[in-house]
Amino acid sequence: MTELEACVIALIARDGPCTAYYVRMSFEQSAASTWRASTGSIYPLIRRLVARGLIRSRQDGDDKRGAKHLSVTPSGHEAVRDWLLDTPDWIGDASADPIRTRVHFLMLLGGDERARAVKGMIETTQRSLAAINAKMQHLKSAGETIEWLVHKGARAMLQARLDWLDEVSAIVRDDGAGGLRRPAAL
Amino acid sequence: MTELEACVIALIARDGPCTAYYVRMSFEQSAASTWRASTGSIYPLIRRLVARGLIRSRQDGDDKRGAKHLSVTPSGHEAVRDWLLDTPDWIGDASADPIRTRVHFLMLLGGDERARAVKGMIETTQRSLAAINAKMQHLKSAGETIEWLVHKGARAMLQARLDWLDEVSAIVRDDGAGGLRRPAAL
DNA sequence: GGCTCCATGTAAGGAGTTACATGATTCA
DNA sequence: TGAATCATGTAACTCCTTACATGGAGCC
Repeated sequence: MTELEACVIALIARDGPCTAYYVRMSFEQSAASTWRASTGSIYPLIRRLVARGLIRSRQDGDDKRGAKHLSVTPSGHEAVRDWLLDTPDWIGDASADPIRTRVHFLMLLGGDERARAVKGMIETTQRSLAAINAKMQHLKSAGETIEWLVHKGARAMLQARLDWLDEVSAIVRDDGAGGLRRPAAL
Repeated sequence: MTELEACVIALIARDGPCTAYYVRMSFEQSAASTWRASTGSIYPLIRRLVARGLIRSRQDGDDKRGAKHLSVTPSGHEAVRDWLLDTPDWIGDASADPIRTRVHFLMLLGGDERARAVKGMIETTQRSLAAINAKMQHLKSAGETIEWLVHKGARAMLQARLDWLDEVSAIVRDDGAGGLRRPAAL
């Protein structure tokens, strides 16, 4: 089971019976999730989950739009439970970070451009931080404790990156005019 | 251009001329990169980059294994420069974190299991942290300043997650025996 | 009547994964 | 001589993305 599949079942279990449209919108609105959950991925995914007996799809007779209400089967509930309780090593690893990736190669730039690049990274991180702060304020006043907590986690990691970027800035500045260094390994 | 493509060109620019095998191994050894860079992805990718004129592939006549040495063309260098200097908003966003994803749904578990799940998350994060610390020690003594710095960034974010998980632990414990709560949105 | 939202889907294409397949070199 | 490492590649499969396509419901 992929992360996205597990996440969809869990969402239906939590907010349950709901439409595929609701699932899609939930992912789109969450600052804490990466998935766009585009129509082209969500509908086939739900079909897969129904085929595997993890969720059920009930057509509402009253709704002429053809809305299908999704709910979780007993096997689905068990799958969610397993997903939450199983903590394989890889989920503990540091997540992929496009900014961290770029820092590997900062030395390919000359001194001025290098400083500009780091400045851009700091600014875009600050913008994300501001956005998440606004969202948290909204979640707090709405009493969405868990969502607020999740966003707090995202914020903590952004803040850690921002602090680290300060150090990056200092270190790559000290390195002088920008010679091309070649470490032995990535 | 995808992140992986840009990253491969940048790696060849930094460490280059080198073989596709070297590129693959570099990704595999780096705790800071997510990509497995499997053979099935790296060789087609390099063919693409050659076709686009971003890298060059020179067969070494002496090597009977057919090793091809890759180097970056002027357009390739420019592409790397653009990639490093352009900082679109999305790179500043909080990265996908499978642990943060799971926290959204902790309330689906009963009190005991919930505590067990959080404990697992904390332990797997601690293991990652220990591994990255060992790696940093090695990088420091090898004088790999930049690699060390990158790993320090990864460590800072892991530490932030660990601190946050303590708070998660306290909050979900206080919530009692495990009623299923239904927030309005993910 | 027209705009926005709710709601479902398909089709083409891109990119990555796993597994398979091959062969040279190096070193114990 | 056998195992590990260097080195390249293909094939089948899975999944996600973008773009397209359709239609009802509610509101001004």
